Amino acid sequence: MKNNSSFKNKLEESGHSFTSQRAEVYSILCENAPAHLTAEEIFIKLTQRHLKIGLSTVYRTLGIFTNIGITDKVDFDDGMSRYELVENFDGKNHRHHHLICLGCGRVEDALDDLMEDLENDVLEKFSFNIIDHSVKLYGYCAECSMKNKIETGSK
Amino acid sequence: MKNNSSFKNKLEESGHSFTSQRAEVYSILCENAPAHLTAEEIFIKLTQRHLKIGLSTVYRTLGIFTNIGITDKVDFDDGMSRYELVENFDGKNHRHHHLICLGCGRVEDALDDLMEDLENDVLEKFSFNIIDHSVKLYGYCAECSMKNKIETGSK
DNA sequence: AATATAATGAGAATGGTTCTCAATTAAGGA
DNA sequence: TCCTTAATTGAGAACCATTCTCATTATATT
Ligand SMILES: [Mn+2]
Ligand SMILES: [Mn+2]
Ligand SMILES: [Zn+2]
Ligand SMILES: [Zn+2]
Repeated sequence: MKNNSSFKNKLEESGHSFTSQRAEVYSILCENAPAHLTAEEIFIKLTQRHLKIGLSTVYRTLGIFTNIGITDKVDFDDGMSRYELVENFDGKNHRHHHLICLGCGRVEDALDDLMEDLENDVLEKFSFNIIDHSVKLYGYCAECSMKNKIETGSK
Repeated sequence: MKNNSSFKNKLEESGHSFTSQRAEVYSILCENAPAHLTAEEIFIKLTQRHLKIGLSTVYRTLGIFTNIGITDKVDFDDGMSRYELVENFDGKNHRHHHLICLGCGRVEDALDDLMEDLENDVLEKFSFNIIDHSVKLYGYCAECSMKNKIETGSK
């Protein structure tokens, strides 16, 4: 549990009660960070811990967490939404990027933004004011790139 | 119909037959470019044109189009996939970005990539070889930014 | 034209997510 | 602490975009 009292505060500030179910879901997220968990995966981890929380409650809780900025909902094109804790680093208000390997399916977080050029360009050309973004980079991780080279016998 | 023969070629090169249904779906996409259409929207436009094409066929066709690089499948978080023609501009092999307005919901295409800094950084730090990306920029369009200013009375 | 292969379409099935509603629990005041 | 009220929970039903099934039809090849 990273910072349970700020978690509780965020709930209460936004007009939600602090319940054992919400605390348990939060604790699963903390223990598994920086994993990207589905509602079902969280539900299973709770069950393994002999905590009887309904799947609807897991979904509802993750919805609330996402609304009040405790979690981010991410989508890696595999048919289900995934959730991860929002990092509360300094002035960071943009979501981090995701490197999605087309070989092994693994997903890595990339914490450097480096979107300034693009954002300035968009503001100039479209007068579009960017609030946040979702950046997914598809390619091959170091390990899969290596395998590809060996298999194709490229120089 | 932008370039019907290259469309036919792409189908045949990839081992698919050229059928009237596929030609019709392609033609709807061309006529509505650069819109981002759902399978259902395409189906409705076909029906309005008195073309009896099954919804399953529309889905299957869009799946094939996306596999062979005729269309891109995009997701604007509204519960359904959308499809748009791939621009066959010169050496462009990365998908374009999307500006999604949180006010009015409109989506604009941003054709400048400007992802070089980020891609170089990712290659250096992770040895991750980027093949393609998906970039969604959320914010307020010129019109909605204006409205927001007036409503909030900000300087 | 005949044959083999692929495509089509109507409807059923799928599956992640949301909804319903009766039972339970939390919150705040007395 | 007890009471009242409003919020939360959970089991299962409902939802709904998409995929699947399979008999029929169209296309490609000989
Ligand atoms: Mn992440
Ligand atoms: Mn687009
Ligand atoms: Zn990999
Ligand atoms: Zn707008």
